[in-house]
Amino acid sequence: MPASESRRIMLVDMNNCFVSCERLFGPILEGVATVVLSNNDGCVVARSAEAKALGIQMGDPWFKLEGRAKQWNLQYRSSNYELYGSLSERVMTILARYAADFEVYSIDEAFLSLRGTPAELTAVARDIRATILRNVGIPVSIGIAKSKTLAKLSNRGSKKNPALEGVCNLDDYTPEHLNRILAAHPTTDLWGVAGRTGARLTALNIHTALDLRNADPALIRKKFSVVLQRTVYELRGIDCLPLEPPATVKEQLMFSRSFAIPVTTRQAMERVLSVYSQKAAGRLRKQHSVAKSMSFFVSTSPFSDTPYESVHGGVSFPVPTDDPVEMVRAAIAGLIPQVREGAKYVRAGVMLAGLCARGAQQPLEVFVPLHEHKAVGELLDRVSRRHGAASIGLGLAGLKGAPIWSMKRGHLSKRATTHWDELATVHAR
DNA sequence: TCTGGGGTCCTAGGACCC
DNA sequence: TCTGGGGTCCTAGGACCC
Repeated sequence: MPASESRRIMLVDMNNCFVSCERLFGPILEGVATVVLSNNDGCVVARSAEAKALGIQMGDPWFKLEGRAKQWNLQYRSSNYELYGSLSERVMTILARYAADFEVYSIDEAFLSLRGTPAELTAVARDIRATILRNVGIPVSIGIAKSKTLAKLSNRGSKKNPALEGVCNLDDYTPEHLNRILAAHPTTDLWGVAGRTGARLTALNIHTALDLRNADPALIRKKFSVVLQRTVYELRGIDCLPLEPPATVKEQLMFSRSFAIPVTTRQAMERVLSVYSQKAAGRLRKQHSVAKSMSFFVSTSPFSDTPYESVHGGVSFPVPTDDPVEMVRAAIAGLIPQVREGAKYVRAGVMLAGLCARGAQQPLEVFVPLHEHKAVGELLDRVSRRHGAASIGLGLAGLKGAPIWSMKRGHLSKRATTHWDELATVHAR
């Protein structure tokens, strides 16, 4: 075994993920400036290279761009998470073949841990890239380095420098060259360092990734946290962040949405809370968990001229539960009295916390609330699986037809990989 | 008129216990 | 009215990520 063979972290990232997915089934978008919008068609969450070249930023509100879309020949799509999730799974399945030690980090990124010489690892990366492009049709970029933090930075390089053709291996650079690379990045380009930390670092005369790498780890820990101290070590090539095993179940869970139009009455808000609580409870049952506590909020727009208003509430359940009846009741009782009639609420959310496996601790029968026996949740799940999500719901959520405040998705593509009736059609000439 | 949603980790501080 | 120290657990809030 050559002495230069060692373990490296590889970060594989789907390029402009959501746009690439849209292009796969909408070839008309190929080569055209394209953005994908967040829920509610609110703001930009993915941009093609052409859209980036137009100066469109991540998070730009759509209403500010819409007027220029025609002039720019800018195409846009509502987000279609079912499609993206399905394509992501295909990519991850391929990646899993290359490394036993493998972490799906997000819908469009995965870390792999591999051994080999620099040349071998670069060759593997090229093979991964070609295979995913051929078998799924999505372009990916790959960064290789000694730690996750450096692999992230390396991945950035693979995107910024076209000559690298999508693969950047930091082992290909001399220490002097690596220093120049680190010096060229402000600290906020690093994974785990955002604006607030960046500003505090600047005050300590730490401006670039190189400055941070050379900073005293003990001082960084004292002034910031163990998290940033780890970043310092990671920049030095000391791998501090292990690859995480696949997530079993979530530790907390949220359902929250902005409304297409503001909700201004308590009566309408009751229906919102009822629907949202049932959605959250449904997700909880799907992962076979129960929740110890629940919290909820409604809020007005932080961008409006009128003062921002928000109302929060929460309960702890006497016995951890997944019962939608109990949750709907708790949310309505906890929040509706505080809701101000006439205020323009634009958003609401329900959070479930302290999740644990259902049945992990069987409560004494005497403490189980009465309706727990009725298994209402399971019944709701069964009916909606069979007849569609809108077919059943508790109380005010049971009305057929979407309420006017529900989410806006004006430019949704088809769910071409997961629904028979939305398959792509190929026209022969 | 119109600005996303869903997570994780860490820390500080309070409650409570012996 | 005085009155210890150390530990754990929980929660809220901050910061960050995609």
